[in-house]
Amino acid sequence: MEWQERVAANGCRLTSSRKAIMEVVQRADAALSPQTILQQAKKTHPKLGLVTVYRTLNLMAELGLVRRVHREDGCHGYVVATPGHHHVVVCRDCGRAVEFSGGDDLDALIARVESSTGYQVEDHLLQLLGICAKCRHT
Amino acid sequence: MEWQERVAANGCRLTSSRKAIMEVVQRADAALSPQTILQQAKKTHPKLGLVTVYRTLNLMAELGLVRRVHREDGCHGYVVATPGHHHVVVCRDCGRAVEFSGGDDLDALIARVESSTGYQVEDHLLQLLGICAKCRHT
DNA sequence: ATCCCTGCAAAGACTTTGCAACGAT
DNA sequence: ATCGTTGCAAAGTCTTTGCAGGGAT
Repeated sequence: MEWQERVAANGCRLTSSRKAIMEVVQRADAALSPQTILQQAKKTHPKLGLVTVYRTLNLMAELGLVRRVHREDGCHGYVVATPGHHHVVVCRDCGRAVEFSGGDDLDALIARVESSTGYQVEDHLLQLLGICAKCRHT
Repeated sequence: MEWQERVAANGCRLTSSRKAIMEVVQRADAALSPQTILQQAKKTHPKLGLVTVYRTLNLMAELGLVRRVHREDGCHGYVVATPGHHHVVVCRDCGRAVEFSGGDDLDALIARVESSTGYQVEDHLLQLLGICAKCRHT
């Protein structure tokens, strides 16, 4: 109920396509591919095209409402962004994703790398892959 | 002088194409794209094709001799793999890459995520982006 | 001589762009 | 009515596959 304000605040319009896409992304707890999002969103908005899914996801990613994650199969996955949490652990079985924060451990690691390599670290790409609790008990 | 043994040990052949490609990857301290590797390797092996570059890099990645890294421009970069070091920090200016080990910090972070999310973490994708010492002083 | 490897061309997967019609404001 | 947005088709990247000839062992 708040992403709509962010979109409007940027001079962008609230269209039914965008609503359908965001509903799917928000309902899912997994990192969905554009293709999957299209299929699900078509149920409520049959005329939707893949192109609009890409354009909407790019827009939402720019606004920080959605996070792009890397998937093993080469395409990207998208999950809603929780403020303050910037990394995800993705289940390789069912695709379910949970966000977590880097915390002190990551800060310490980055500080160590900076002093040992001489690099000034500006950004990081951290993503964990594993099996979620549900899939492990099957 | 040792990757050749690993290749041979796997029943693969030591061809001049592969030598040319590995020479380029080893000489470079940056994460090169397949296209760049092709251009450089063509200097010593003009008949080389992009397809062979991809096939060789995939082979070397499977053998653990080369590491695939993510680049901001969407394509993959390749660097020689240093045993025991599984992550890289890449300079967004010149592409120079340095490997580092996750160490205790990463272990601690993973343990924390496992206990807070219930996931069993099997693999991780960690890559830092920054500016290297040389580029910073320009 | 065997069998892997190479190179070309073609195909495939993911993503972006051009353009006219459409729809939110 | 304006101007962002959509959908289709086409194009653009990056990467893989098919196949016949070539090369390493």
